[in-house]
Formats: sequence, structure tokens, C-alpha cells
Amino acid sequence: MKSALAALSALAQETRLAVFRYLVEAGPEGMTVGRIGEALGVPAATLSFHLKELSHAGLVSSRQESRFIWYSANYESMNGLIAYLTENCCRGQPEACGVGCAPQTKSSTASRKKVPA
Amino acid sequence: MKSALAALSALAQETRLAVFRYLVEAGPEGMTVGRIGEALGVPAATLSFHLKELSHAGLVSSRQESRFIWYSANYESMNGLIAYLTENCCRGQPEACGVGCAPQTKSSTASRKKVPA
DNA sequence: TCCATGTTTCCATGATTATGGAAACATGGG
DNA sequence: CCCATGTTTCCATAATCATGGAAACATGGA
Repeated sequence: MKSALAALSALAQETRLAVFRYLVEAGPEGMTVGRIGEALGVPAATLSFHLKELSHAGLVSSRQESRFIWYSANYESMNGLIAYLTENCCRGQPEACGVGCAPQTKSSTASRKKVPA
Repeated sequence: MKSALAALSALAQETRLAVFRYLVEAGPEGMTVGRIGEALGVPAATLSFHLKELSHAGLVSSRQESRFIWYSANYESMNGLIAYLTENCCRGQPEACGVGCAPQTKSSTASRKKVPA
């Protein structure tokens, strides 16, 4: 999955992971760029760079409201990532994988390739 | 979480993600380095580099068996990552997050910080 | 329109990461 | 022992990524 890789790449960076966590906590309304930067101690230019990365990976969205831009976490996209990882974790040996309750994706049980001997 | 970041970084790379997926499919016994490289078309030196990354992140383990080295996926560590992401996804607004069945981690409900207004 | 405030783009710099051939190292069979 | 086979380390190179100041751009209030 292409988007899973993109999401992983986006989150695999300390500042971006912190920003995303902050936005998840901020709830669906999200938070303005200024506040995020203030809360996390990230300079504007740097934050803008990371927000663009997150946005490009589809993990956050933004909306303009008067002079401010609000960024918010994209829960569906995070769900997609979790679903992808769950499948990757459990494929073939569900018992070895403690998750035990993968989200009901249509492809959860389909496409079970066998490893060539 | 430090290890979550390490796991994300390790998986956020096309070749490594492919290797991990391959190892998950290979099952608990895992697969030898040679076969992995052969199956995925990755040169030995490159593969060794990536296996070291995955291993360092705790996502795979290795054991020597005669002249071969078998690498296998570390399911618990993947579970840890999924649990971490699930918490990050659902914290505050479980309803917005379709996962609906987070693994029963002790910290699932604890540590719910509030975002400063 | 002019100004204050919020955000992004530009850009130069430094740091990290990926790649793969060649050589070194390890293991076990003969 | 010596050799074949499997794996890793070494190393140089190239590419990508992170950082943050300064300047540009956007928006809305006076």
C-alpha cells in the first residue's frame, strides 16, 4: 500500500509525531499553526514544513478561518494505517498476534499469499 | 514512546517494509537472509543494512542455524506499535475513530492529557 | 489604504540515510 | 586444513531530509 508507506514516513519523525499527537488531542476542530508551534516550541518555518509533510501524507487537513489556519488530524487515514499494519502483523498467524480484534476490513481475510518455499 | 518512533522509522522505507511483510508471511520460523534477498531482489549488502535497522528497532530477531541466519518478525513489537497508534488515534474521541476494538493495554484509558486552551 | 498579525515560501546549510561492490568474516563439509 | 557458501562490514557516493532566518504572501481591522 502506497499510502501506508507515506503515512509511516510522515509519522516517523519526532516533531511530526508530536504534532500529530497534539492534533489528535486537540480534537476534530484541530488547532491553529501558531498555537501548535507555541505549544511544541517549533519555529514557524519548520512547523510549516512538517505540516506540509503530514498534509501530503493525508494525515491532517487544514481549513482557513479568518486570519488563522486550523489543522486537524485525519482519523480515517490513521485508521487506514492501523488496518494496514494489523493485516501485516496478523497475516498467516493470527494466534501469534495478540491484537485479536482487527477492524473488519473487507480485505482482512482475502489475499493470503503463501511464501515460496 | 521512543520505541514507537523507532518502529515507525524502520518501517517507513520501501525495502524494509517489504522485508518485514515477507517475514510476517514467512511465519514464526522466519527466513534466511539469502532467500529474502533472492525473493525481493535486494543485494546482500543492502539487505544486511536494512535487516540491521529492523533488528535495531526490535521488529525482527535473528538466530543462527548452521551456516544460515534466520530472521523472523517480532509480532509483539508490531503489536506495541499498533497499540501505540491506536491510542494516538482514539485518545479523546473514540467515536471519531472507527477502530472500535483497541487491544486491552493497561494504559489504554489512563494518561488522557488535556490540550491547553 | 495602511498596518498588524498569521502563515508560507525561499534558500543555504548541515545531517542523516540508502546503495552496492569489494573485502573480510563465519561456518561447516570434504 | 582448505574450500565453498552465507552473511556482514567497510567505504565512497549520491540522494533525501531537517532546520530556521528572512522575505514574501494573505487576511482582516482601523
